[in-house]
Amino acid sequence: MSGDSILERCEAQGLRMTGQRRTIAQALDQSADHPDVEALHARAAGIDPNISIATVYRTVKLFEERGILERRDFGDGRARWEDAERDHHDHLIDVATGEVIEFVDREIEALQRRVAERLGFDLVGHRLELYGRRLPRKS
Amino acid sequence: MSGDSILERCEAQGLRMTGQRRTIAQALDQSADHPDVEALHARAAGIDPNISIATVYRTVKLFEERGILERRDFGDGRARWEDAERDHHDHLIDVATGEVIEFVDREIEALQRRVAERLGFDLVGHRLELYGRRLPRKS
DNA sequence: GTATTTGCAAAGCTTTTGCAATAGT
DNA sequence: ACTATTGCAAAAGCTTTGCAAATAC
Repeated sequence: MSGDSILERCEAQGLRMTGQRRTIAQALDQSADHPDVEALHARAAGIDPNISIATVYRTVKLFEERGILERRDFGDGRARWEDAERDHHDHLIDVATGEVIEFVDREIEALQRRVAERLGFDLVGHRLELYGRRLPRKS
Repeated sequence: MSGDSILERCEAQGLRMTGQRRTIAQALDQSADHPDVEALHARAAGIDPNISIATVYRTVKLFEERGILERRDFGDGRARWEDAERDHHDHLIDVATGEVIEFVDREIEALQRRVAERLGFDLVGHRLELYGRRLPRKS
């Protein structure tokens, strides 16, 4: 299941596959970043120019409810979307350029779980964003 | 400086202290949580009912620019505000109730810095939120 | 054939802003 | 007195939604 495309996961879930949903799924499958709805609409419109932005909003919401997409929010007032089946990772945002770098750190993940337990909670999710400034490459 | 009230920090910064700003500062000094603008406006209106919500928006923005307040965003589409001079902490959100618990973990903080450095960045800020479900109290 | 989905435009929500009136220093 | 700030209402930016027309199954 993890290697399936978004399109395949839609079909596996028995979603009614309209042309628009196919187009949006395809645009998402071709995306390796974290597009907002406007960017996703632009990419989808590159495949089928007749697609409406309202449909993109409705579709990402549907895909989120079905666990196909995950909503991200980097604090700039609009939601970003990414494939929920991609390996888990956190984000480092370059404050100078807005560039988003993905990373994973098993140690931080484990610590988060321990902190939650210490507070009497079972960890069901987390959000970690680092904001940094690029260091001069030494040498 | 750390022990100063928000009102005192406003004065120390030479801000023009209007009645409204005093009222909002006072409402903030009396708050130990993370109010959104609507809640803050309600608290300020309890002190001076003539205060407008536009002024609250302008004031929290001003206080943020002056380093007096910090903006938080817990993913529900509106900003929350808290005193920037309070000791640094992260947040754990109870997914069942929305309750927000503050915590600090020196080890996680240190690890974040190391992760950023490994990626070639100087860490200038971070956001960590844990989402959890309360465990049954044993016994 | 029927229920779901789409496109459009209107509306919802939080936040910002233009402008004349008000108030701080 | 002079300039910054306020209140109001209008507008902006992202997102949702009512409804008639179109489409998947």
